[in-house]
Amino acid sequence: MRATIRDVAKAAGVSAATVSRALNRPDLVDPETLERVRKAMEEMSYQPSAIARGLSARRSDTLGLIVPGITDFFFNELYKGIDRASQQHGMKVLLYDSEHSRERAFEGFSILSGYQVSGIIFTSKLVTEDYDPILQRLNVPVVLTLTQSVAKTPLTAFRIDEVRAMFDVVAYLVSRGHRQIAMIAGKLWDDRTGELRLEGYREGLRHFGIEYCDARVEFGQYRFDDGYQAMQRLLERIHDVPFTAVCTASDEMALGAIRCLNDHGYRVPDDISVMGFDDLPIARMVTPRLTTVAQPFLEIGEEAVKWLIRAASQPPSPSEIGDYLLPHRLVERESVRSIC
Amino acid sequence: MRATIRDVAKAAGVSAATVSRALNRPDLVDPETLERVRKAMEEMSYQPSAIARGLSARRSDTLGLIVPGITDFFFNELYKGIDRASQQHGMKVLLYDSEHSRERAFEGFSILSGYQVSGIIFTSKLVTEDYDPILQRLNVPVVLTLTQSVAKTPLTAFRIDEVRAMFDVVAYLVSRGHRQIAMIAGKLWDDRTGELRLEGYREGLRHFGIEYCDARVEFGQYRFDDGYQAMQRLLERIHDVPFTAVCTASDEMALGAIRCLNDHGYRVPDDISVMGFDDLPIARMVTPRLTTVAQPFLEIGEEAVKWLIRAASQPPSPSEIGDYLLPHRLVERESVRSIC
DNA sequence: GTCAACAATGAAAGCGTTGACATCGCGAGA
DNA sequence: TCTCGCGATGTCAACGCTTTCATTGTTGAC
Repeated sequence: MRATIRDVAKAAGVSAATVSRALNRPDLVDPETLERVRKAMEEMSYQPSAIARGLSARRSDTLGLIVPGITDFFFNELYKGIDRASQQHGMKVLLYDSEHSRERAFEGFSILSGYQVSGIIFTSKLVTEDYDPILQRLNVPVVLTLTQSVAKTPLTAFRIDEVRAMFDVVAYLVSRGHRQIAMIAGKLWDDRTGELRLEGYREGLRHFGIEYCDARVEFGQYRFDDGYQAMQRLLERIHDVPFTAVCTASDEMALGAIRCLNDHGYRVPDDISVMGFDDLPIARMVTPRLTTVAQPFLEIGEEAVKWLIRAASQPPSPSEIGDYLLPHRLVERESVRSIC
Repeated sequence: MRATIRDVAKAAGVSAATVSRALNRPDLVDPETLERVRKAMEEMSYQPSAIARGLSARRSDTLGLIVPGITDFFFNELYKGIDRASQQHGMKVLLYDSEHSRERAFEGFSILSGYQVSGIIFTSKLVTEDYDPILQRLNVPVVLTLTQSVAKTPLTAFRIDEVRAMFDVVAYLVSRGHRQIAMIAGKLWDDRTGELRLEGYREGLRHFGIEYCDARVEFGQYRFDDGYQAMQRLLERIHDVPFTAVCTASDEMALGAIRCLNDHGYRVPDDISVMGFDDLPIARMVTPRLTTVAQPFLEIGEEAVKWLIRAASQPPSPSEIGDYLLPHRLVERESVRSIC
């Protein structure tokens, strides 16, 4: 059986409380005693029970992370930021995959709170009013990443300015001589991001005096196959509504689109330019390397954790709750060509 | 404040013990009482504290997962299998990223055991004798995935037959008319996989009467850039030691190799064929689609969890501990060409 | 009619920590 | 010399659950 705090206490000739203090508030214990306790812990290879600590202190040094799907390509990047920041604060991360289901997401909140997490990071799915009841009775801080909330409960979110980002994409494309720009937008029933990016696209067109045309827009659910199929639909009417460039709502869809283009004998970027969105690691590994907009996943993850930790120590004032927009960056690579 | 088991008990007019039983052994409580308790739980939106339960019952319905790096591309696939199986058994997963550091891996074991996990899945890194002390004093079952152990402590592992897999690659290449086959092998200080795959390569050559040649082998640490650089070195001496095909130890390196080939004016597969290893999701997204060997990540994850859960309920007999080899599969796509 | 067996429940003792409070010396100020 | 203050430590009651053991009624066999 594992050594408990009392075993250590006995071995060091002190009380359990002192051992506990040696662990958590070493400044409160006599250096000499501290040394003895430390040695005892060492010898018995004592490992405090995080569970017991969690119960007693009503905190678990654990953060909960709810993601819609582990296999979403952006997950790794976001997680890296979260993990890094958590570690710096001595916290662990409990992962919960909602599998793109709203019910499972709800469940995620209660399960995680059952684990006494100090905070919950919710990712990617739009938070709507039906989350309110759960959110309301939750007694841990929640922060959103890569998404936002339209629920009543005030929630803070870390994300990029989606509209602006897509506007920038259009601006970039225009600067490279493109005027006929198609879009493969994102659409998911519980996702707002797609609409926002589409809005940015429309704003971009408008700004440069290009007429918007429904036939140049197709939708997909962010994955490779969606990109492929959307491009196929676009291609079917390319003679009626021609385009020289396509911007997409995700790198993965961009890959699908490129694949489709290749399959139909088009070269990227020679015949048609393609832009990604996200700047996942793969973006630089494929041929042609993807020109895309980089989301600051790492920073978003880190900021989310920091906010949560701050919120756990002192409840944030209403003014601190809200949307924090982090800067995106357009990464120029090879999938877009200049046409003059 | 959250409702506790006692609150529910009071509301339902029973004792806490009965509520606990209603939760864990419903067969032991009168159907009528059960109903009352259930309603009370519902009304108070009671969520049992996993922490308290863990402390009391000395189990936490949590599995620990130690991975060398979140951003390793195979992680998502493996995790999917683990998560799926865990969920079926009502378990959560606590993730620990050892960041490719042996010390952090050690730490991972004790931290996770501090969380009273019911089992630990250790991934990808070779387990050597220096793990023995930690392993020995750990009181939870451990299972290895995508790696194996050379430590004294008997450990079970789920993986593929690496040697055989690479042998199959060579056999496939030979069947497509290739005789001059280079290899970009994997090398990491705490990894055995690389050697095993190299061995399979050599065995394959031998079997088909092809002379092995050191100059046709380069090493990399499995990532994209490693593949790129290794290929560059191979290319430097291609006139002395020509090759028509390259097999690699990871899809990511294959991608890097292809990129390098492209950058030097070679076409894949027209000029040179490239084989990947792993069959990650990206393998089918790139152009050319990667011919590769598929590791059964999902199954490996699932089997590992099942084994752990079995081990937690009853200690496995020595005969059940050992290496379980799951079948790999060669996936034919477009990166290898037949030469006649 | 008696008693054993059994199903349904309650009482209470932990599980391994923490944290509020009490205690004990000891040196300093009066 | 007495007391106050303070640093160092101990005591003990939680924390929210599970689990053992004891206590009820009931039921059925003799």
